[in-house]
Amino acid sequence: MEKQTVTIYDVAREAAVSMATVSRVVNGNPNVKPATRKKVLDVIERLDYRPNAVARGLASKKTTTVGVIIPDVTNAFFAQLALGIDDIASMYKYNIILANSDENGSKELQVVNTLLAKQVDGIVFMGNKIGDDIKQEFKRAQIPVVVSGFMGEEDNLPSVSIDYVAATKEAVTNLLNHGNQHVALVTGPIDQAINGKYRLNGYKQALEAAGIEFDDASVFGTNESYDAGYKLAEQLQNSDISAAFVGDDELAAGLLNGLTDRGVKVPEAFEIITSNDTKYAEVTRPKMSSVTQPLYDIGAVSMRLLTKLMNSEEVDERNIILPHGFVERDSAK
Amino acid sequence: MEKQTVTIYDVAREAAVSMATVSRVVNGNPNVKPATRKKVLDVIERLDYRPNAVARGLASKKTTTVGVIIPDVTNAFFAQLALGIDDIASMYKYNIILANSDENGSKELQVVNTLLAKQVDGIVFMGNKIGDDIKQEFKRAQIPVVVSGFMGEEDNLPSVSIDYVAATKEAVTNLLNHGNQHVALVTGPIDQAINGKYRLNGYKQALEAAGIEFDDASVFGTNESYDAGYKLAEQLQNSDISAAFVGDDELAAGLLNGLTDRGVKVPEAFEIITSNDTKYAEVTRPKMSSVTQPLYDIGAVSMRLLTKLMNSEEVDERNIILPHGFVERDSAK
DNA sequence: GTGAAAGCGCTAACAC
DNA sequence: GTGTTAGCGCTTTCAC
Repeated sequence: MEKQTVTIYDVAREAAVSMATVSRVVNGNPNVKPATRKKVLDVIERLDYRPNAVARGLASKKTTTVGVIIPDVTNAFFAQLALGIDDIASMYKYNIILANSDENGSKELQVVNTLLAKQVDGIVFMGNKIGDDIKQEFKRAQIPVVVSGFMGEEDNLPSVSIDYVAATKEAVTNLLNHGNQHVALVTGPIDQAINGKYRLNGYKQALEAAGIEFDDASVFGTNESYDAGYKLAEQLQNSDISAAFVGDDELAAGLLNGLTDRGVKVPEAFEIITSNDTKYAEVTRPKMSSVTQPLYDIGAVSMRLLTKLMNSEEVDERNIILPHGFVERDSAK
Repeated sequence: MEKQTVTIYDVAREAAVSMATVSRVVNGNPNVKPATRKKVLDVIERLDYRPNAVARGLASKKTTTVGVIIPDVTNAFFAQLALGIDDIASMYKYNIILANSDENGSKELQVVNTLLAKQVDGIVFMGNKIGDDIKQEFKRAQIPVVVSGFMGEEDNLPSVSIDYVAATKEAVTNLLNHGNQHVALVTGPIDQAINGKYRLNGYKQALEAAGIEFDDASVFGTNESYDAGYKLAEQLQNSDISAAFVGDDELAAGLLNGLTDRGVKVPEAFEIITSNDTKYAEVTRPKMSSVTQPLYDIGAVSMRLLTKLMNSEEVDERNIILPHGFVERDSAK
């Protein structure tokens, strides 16, 4: 049994028209007489013809495929972004090549390269510290890239995110207002801009506004996992810190449970505010107060922005900040 | 500034060899004299030539891309599978086109079609009830498909999963042994084979072995969400049911919290065993006892199986069952 | 409104 | 070992 692919040529022959005409009807080009169109459509139906997207991609230099570089699919934060991206992508008839980067520079570079080799029409990038080598590739490839879920850097790739500085400042101020003299900033790796730059900035601004001196020892860069949070509990228990703003929900859940298991009452003896309002914030007991981010929307807007860029449309704002909010629950007073 | 793509032809000219030779060195074909190879490699380096995967795909009829159809990226169960799939895929130099299906038949069909149009070399399918229309497409396309995370059906597509019948039977037996006379089966939609067929079967087998009559009213098919579980709590509280085996961790977390919030003590007054041992099982208080599944491995093995199939290698077992286990935590006695 | 023909960038016989 | 030459299946000028 041979795989007998029906090509555009077969359709043309059967319909007694040229390939060009078939191509026109397949692509919805209006310059076809209705009668001809119908004739072609009938043959397509009869032969069950399906256009080959690869051939089309080669001829047109457009693949209607975009690359999505994600640090970790299993992280609820990124998964939520990915959902928004995917929805809008399919709305605009794009497919997504999903590539896990492990937030690892060399893997990222490799992934970018294979994405470019596959001739994607654009890329949605999740992650900070976009290496120079990667920027180089982006430039060379001349395709649009939008950074999703992270604030744009000075080099100014288009981006969509919330204002992490402001969000952090508000949350920390909140904690400070509850009378906590020592508030920790607990995040993922501090060498990532979102942590070491934006969140740290917001944190410092809050302290300054409250007239409290910044102490390096109150900043904890972790590997952003449940276990890291759980382990951190001991360290915090044995310090004068009585509250923490945490950059990731799993991390916060770990910290919360670690504290609770060690007999530290939350929020009475220790307050926690987390960042992403994913399901984890509702599952823990007490439920966690959290900054809220329109995660799905960030993904969706990122993809929408990318479609405009791919289409060479005007965009008035390349660095989009979506509004954040706050839900008060039971992990803070 | 024009995007000046360097082609294999440019390399050939500069290196004073034929395209064929360039193609050979690019593809690691041994039939090239080392000196020639070096010469070509130098030119490739100098020109910074990058093969165009689309053109290659058209010429070779292989895209080194596989489609992955996933019901919901934001579900920890599927995300974990996806991680295993992606890791093995990149190990074997395949890229992944990730497509969300929402576990919705018509979306699935559409997604399968665009995947096939893109000439993927194979497909990993997550989901039950593979519609006849979809099976039709798979057959027609003549590409390998493996079902991941769900047990193969009689129609017998290759698959990788645990034995859901046995796992369910064990968990329910466990609950029965604790003296519960009325044990509920709480799952996602019952019209999905994994629920209505395998889990239900295991459930019935456990009841039968214990000499307890099956009661339809103890089976709850839900939409498999945290909220669905939370809402179900009321219903269960007002019944004679005192334990539940739950098919999804978020669902179980919802049920657990719903019960707790209504003053029902777990596990004293109500026992819960969940299914996937994702982070949710550890985050809740009490922590949840759970069937354990090697999720990452299921994904990884699925992809590995697919590579063999795509490579027309012999496979001795098309329906692979991976071992499951059980972790005892605090939601069951 | 439609067709002819030249590619798109590469692989894969086949010949030498 | 290396080169020649057809394609792969489609889009896209450019004529008519």
